[in-house]
Amino acid sequence: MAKKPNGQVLKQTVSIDRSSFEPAYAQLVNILRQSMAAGVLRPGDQLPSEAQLCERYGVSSMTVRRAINTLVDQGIVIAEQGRGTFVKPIAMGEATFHLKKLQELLNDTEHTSVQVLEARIVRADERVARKLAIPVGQRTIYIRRILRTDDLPALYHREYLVYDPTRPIVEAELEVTALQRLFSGAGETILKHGDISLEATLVDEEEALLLQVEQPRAAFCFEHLFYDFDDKPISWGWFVGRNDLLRFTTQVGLLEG
Amino acid sequence: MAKKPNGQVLKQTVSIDRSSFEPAYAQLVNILRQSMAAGVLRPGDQLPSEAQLCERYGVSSMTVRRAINTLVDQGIVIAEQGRGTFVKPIAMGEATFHLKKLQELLNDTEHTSVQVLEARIVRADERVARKLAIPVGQRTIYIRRILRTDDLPALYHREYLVYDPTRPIVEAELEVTALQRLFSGAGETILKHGDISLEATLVDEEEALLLQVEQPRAAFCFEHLFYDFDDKPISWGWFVGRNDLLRFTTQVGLLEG
DNA sequence: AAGTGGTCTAGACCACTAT
DNA sequence: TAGTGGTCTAGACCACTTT
Repeated sequence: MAKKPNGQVLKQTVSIDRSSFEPAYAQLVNILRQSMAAGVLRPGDQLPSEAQLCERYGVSSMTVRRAINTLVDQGIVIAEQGRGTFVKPIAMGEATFHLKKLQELLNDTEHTSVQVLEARIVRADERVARKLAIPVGQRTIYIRRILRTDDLPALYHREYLVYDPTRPIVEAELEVTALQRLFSGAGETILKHGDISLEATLVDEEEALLLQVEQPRAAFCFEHLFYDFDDKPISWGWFVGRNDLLRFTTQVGLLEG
Repeated sequence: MAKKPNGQVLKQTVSIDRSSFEPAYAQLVNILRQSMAAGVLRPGDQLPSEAQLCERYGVSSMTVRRAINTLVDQGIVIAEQGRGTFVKPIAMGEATFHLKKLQELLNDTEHTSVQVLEARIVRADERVARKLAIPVGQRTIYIRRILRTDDLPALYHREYLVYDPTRPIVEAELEVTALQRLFSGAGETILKHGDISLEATLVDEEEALLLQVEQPRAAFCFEHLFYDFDDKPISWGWFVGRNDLLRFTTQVGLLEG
């Protein structure tokens, strides 16, 4: 495509294909994204107004608005009422790291296996009792699991579950698929919400042994606390992951479209 | 509010306030979220159809659709064409960690200060040259910064910038606000996109000294690589953060509304 | 006053799924 | 065939900002 000195000309050569399977609003999103990726629209520049976009691409205002809203949600433009819509500069602070990659690891049953090392009923000590909001000495289910990828131990998981004789979660939680369900959510109707935190820790002796690493060694540690629909904690646990097998990557700004 | 045995009755008692400052679609989002948080709608349940929602709340289909789309974007329901819209079970794999908290730390000028420890022109060694896609021996700007919160060293930053005499980024990058701009994006019009990765590492001797911690010690390490609009790398660097002053937390599932 | 984004309508038509 | 979600229109009205 010829790139004329005037950026407007470039944009006018692109139009919306009404016979495409791609909806009009999605096509408009891509057109605008590509204008930004190509440098036609630079950070700080004002986008054409909604009325201009309506006329130029022959779509209604609602369609334009949906496209603009999508860009706003994606964090690459900012709309200010009464002023206009502007391209945002990239900001490292908007980077997000997704646990989904960990989920994909778990679902790759070809290379990944889960082994339950231990599962028994233990009395809650002070620390467990505080986390699960139960009295000290109350029975809990303690489970230790190890997750291997290609027979290399990658994740070590310990979990305390509130023991409820009326709810037969014991058997379900001992299945090797329980971890997968925790991540993917398939079939879990007991849990309402959860808090998850991520920190960097040193592996202790036990963790070093199980993960087959030498001390001292840094590792990721995810702590999780899940609640039921009465907002009562029912599961507290943490994952320790080898830092060489676990790395989080993300991107900010405009990816190539 | 009286909670009748029939969940439908409960929902009908809530309606949309047309005089409110909150838009109708946002009110509908909250109504549906609260139905799920209260357990009226459980994971796996089907939401009322769009036509039913239109009639029950007296809004048009576009307004209902916007509300449903919002819930889909939030990841708490799933819409399947021809079948219906269903409440999703919570999934740990959908957890996301945001760097925004780090940005807020930087913007809190009351308690946070940035000091440039060193800034000089260095020749690229093999490692730097590979990352920045420049010849070995080419000039780069090397900057070391330390970020303190309440006078405690929290973040140690090292960065290599491609040296370009025609672009006076030198002075700009040496300002104490440069780090803030990197995170918030204010005024940065040179950068198009960036890759960021997060890992857990052990602090080395230099880092331990500057962060005032004892070895061995675990820390977060963010590596960043930013590109300009020609997709050429222009900034490579990494942050090492004290794990006790830096922790990422997030939530999955339904938060209280 | 003019221009901008923000919300909303009352339908229409289409694609898909279930029966 | 009936019911579901998905897209789209051609306006209207409002709130806000700038001139």
